Amino acid sequence: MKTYSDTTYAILGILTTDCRSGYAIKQFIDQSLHHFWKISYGQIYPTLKSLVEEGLAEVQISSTPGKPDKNEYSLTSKGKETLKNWLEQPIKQLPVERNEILLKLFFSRHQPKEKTLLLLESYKKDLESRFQTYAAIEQAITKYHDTSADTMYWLFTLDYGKRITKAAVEWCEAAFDKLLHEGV
Amino acid sequence: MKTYSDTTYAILGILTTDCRSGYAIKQFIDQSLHHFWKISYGQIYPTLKSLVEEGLAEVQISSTPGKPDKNEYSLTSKGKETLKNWLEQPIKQLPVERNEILLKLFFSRHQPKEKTLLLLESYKKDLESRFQTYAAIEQAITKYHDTSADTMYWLFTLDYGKRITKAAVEWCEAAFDKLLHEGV
DNA sequence: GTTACCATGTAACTAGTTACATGATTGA
DNA sequence: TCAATCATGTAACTAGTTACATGGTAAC
Repeated sequence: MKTYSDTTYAILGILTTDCRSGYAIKQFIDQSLHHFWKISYGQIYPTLKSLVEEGLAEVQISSTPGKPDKNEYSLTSKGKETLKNWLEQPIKQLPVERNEILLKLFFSRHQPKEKTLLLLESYKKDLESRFQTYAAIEQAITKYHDTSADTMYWLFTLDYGKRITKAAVEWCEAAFDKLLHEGV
Repeated sequence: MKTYSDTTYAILGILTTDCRSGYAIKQFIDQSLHHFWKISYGQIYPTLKSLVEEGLAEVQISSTPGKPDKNEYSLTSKGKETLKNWLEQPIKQLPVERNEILLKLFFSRHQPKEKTLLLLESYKKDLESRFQTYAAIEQAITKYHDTSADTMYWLFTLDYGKRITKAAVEWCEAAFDKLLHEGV
């Protein structure tokens, strides 16, 4: 079976919701996948076009009077098949996430400790504010949505974000202390 | 001050060690930065060329009899300055790491729970083997290197990897349980 | 003579962002 | 009339990988 980029599968997945236009897809991503996936218009529109060429989706122009025309996409059975097939495959390999803070830290012997401490502190602040964002979204979901199956999967992704962020904060603190006390 | 890509700074950083050729840089990355940074030859050689053009490094051809010639690069004072300046800047913004497993999970209501459970299990296995790798490297370092300042920074990056991986494993377990018990 | 390692490099390709261009509708 | 929102799209650019091409040396 032919394989596509993960972004293609993401769009395939979104087309199972009632987001059917490029514009709506972008909104969906910005609202719901924002913490682990981003796509720009510059990629969405060309991808939608290629989905049609590949026979994974069909397009239909919908004109609502008083609103701009839009291209509404919907999955073909081949598209649904492709999505399901991708869902059950284990991931190709654990990604090596490029990490800017680790890269800086790795070479930080070339700068005074105080500067490295400031770097860590600033990073920690960013992480903490990210954690708060996740917690707030989680709150909002559990409050306003019922605990349906759909919601559960959504919450999984937020829980992941929270756990990873928390671990990173703890690492920051540990590294900070070590730097302070080591070799003074 | 002009800015460069993180990969450029990575190479700048490596040139402060005694890795001076493209080949040696690749080896260094594969051995020491491997868990949070990867670069291919296809990027190293062009980057080295541009470092020289930008006045950040100088190149010198070294011929050792009985060995192939190599291009040895060394940082100029401008190069050192650029590296130090980058080191002290806080990171631009927390990266949104694209996460394939979360993407799949987000759309997993479209497949039977058993398949999602298998997916999580396979992911967890990968994470656990990664954790072991980190722990082994950590062991090797603390055993054979003294606890000099250089080593400390290296250990920070490994500690980060271990903490994040551990948190991810725990998330896997929690999600697995939730999936099993929720709405049976 | 063949395998492993040392060493450099490019061309084609994939993925993705940013900036730009266009234009309609709605509401203040 | 002006800003916000809805809506689609492309061109230029950046970053990066993969596959290929080349060739020397060392050890078995």
